[in-house]
Amino acid sequence: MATIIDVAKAAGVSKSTVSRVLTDNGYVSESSRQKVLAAMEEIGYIPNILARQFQSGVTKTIGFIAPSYLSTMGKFLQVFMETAKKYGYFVNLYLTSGDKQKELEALNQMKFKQIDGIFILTRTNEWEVIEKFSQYGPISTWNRIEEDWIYSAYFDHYEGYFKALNYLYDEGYREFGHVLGNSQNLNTKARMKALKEFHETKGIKLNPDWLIQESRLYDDGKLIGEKWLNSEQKPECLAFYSDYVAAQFISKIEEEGFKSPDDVGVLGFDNSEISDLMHITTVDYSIEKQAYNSFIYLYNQLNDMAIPEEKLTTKIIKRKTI
Amino acid sequence: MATIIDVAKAAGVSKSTVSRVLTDNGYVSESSRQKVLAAMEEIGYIPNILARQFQSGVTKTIGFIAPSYLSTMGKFLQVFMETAKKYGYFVNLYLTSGDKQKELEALNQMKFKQIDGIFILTRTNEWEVIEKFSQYGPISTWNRIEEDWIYSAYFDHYEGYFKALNYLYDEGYREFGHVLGNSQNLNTKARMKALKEFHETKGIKLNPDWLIQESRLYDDGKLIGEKWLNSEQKPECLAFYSDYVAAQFISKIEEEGFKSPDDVGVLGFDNSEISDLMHITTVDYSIEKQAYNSFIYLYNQLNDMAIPEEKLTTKIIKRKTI
DNA sequence: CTGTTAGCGCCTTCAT
DNA sequence: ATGAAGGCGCTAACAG
Repeated sequence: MATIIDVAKAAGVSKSTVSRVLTDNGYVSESSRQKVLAAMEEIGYIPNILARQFQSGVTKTIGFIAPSYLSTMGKFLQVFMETAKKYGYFVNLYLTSGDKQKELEALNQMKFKQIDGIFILTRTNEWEVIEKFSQYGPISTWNRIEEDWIYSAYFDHYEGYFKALNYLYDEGYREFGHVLGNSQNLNTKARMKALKEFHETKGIKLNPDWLIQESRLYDDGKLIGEKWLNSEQKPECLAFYSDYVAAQFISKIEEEGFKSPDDVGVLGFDNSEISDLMHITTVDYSIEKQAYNSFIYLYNQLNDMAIPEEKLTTKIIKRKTI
Repeated sequence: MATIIDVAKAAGVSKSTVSRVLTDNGYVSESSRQKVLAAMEEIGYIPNILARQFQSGVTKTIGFIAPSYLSTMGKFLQVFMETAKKYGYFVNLYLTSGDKQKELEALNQMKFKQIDGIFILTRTNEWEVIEKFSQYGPISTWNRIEEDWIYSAYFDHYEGYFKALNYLYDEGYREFGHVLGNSQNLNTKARMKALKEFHETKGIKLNPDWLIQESRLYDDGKLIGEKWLNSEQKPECLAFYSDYVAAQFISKIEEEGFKSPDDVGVLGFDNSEISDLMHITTVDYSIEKQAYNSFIYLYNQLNDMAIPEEKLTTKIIKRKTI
């Protein structure tokens, strides 16, 4: 493998000059530059990234932690990776299966300087545990959280959910069921606030039996489907916090011969691929932009930059389950 | 950041001794070892992976190339990554969006020693192009191919497809449609052979109009749905080479009020999550084991090992579309 | 503008 | 069994 020394010899200059043209740093005469460039071309020189990383102490890679490969994640990951590449970063994916230990191992990679920063799609450990790692590099997440040492791609779930419920109201629904995420999650709290105000404003009473706070079980949607099937008082419609859970719900009730929207209206959330495939009416809240922002934040931290973030928006995607 | 020198000082030995206990290589007296271990503990020493990688010229990471997020991929990726971690490897994911240039960039990472080996879920460039990169490290793929410089997680599609078609026959279907993948693909060729023999054996004539060779368009399934909708002579059932394409097909015909299996039987392939969600009858061909094998091959190549691969099996997963 | 030199942290001979 | 020394490829002062 050719090194800068080989290039230097071939070009008849010193290795520092070669390094200078490589990094575009410091003064190099045009003639030297040309000689070096020609020599690199001729020899087929390829810089050793390992040496560079070692020398600079920086890996130019970001860790991306997620519990598993969810369909929701596809779009997010794709944009995140594209943005990263555009700014010269690699992305390391860590699938934790919701295993705290695995998540910790991933976080440890930053301590070991294997990655420069971390993005957490959905955390598994408590924030207090994760916080310890922020001393080793920047962390950002998709969940909105209170802590200020961590960044969150902020989306106003309060406004989004309020809008969504009004849409359901306008479509004629009056008996609502709500399926929310983890109650500790700030997004969940914002949605909770929105739905309470919505029910008050419209003068519709809230059925506590159908105000579901999810844990983060894999097949929550199926469980909710069962609950619905066994329920005496079925709500007219259900608003989910995730397309994926909504899809599982529909899948479950279909097994027993029920259908949406005939038997129950279903509103998803994410506008992920699965919602398209299964014709689920859903809410688009610009996941792409959130992914972009999530990376940009990390990038800004790592490089002392201040690249502006994108403004997020919300949109109802009308399909067949409402 | 503490280095081995700091540890050496604290332990009152030389850095070579520290290195020896670190690598478990060479002779170290038990007393020295204990002193070193204690010193590392006390100082909170963390080995610098970057330095190690640089020194050894090896990154202990494998590139995983895929065109985009596919639901099929979830399970495969998860097992691949778990196996990798078990053997001390990291995995770098590259999503190419079916863009040849992007795939090349990923391949180039191996040239730049950024990764030690590469796995390609589904290639975008021609094999001849990809072949050039095998000089930089081992490559394996999910597609079976003829070239011997590349490994493929082998699954006998001939046998699997034959079995699947017989199942459809036993269920009473007589008019078949076949949706196959890229015709250059050896798996496709194997399936082609199987279906020809099947039709001959059973004395059923093959409708050339419903022998579909796919290119690799994103929404092929929807296109096939349209074709089916506009078709005069609709086949009784359709056997797909992928759950995902089958899902798109069903999604499309449902938009026009048709249903499976009432209007057309649908057999998927992969037993991926989407087939579960949409109740698609499908063929399981142990994707997990293929993922395991794919990594093990790379590992064996990289480390001159001969860890045995897992034997693959096939199974019909009966759900609702047949 | 360019060359010399000194590391970055670790592993690995080579003596002893 | 241990220490000294050299080197992996590159960057970044520091002198000219």
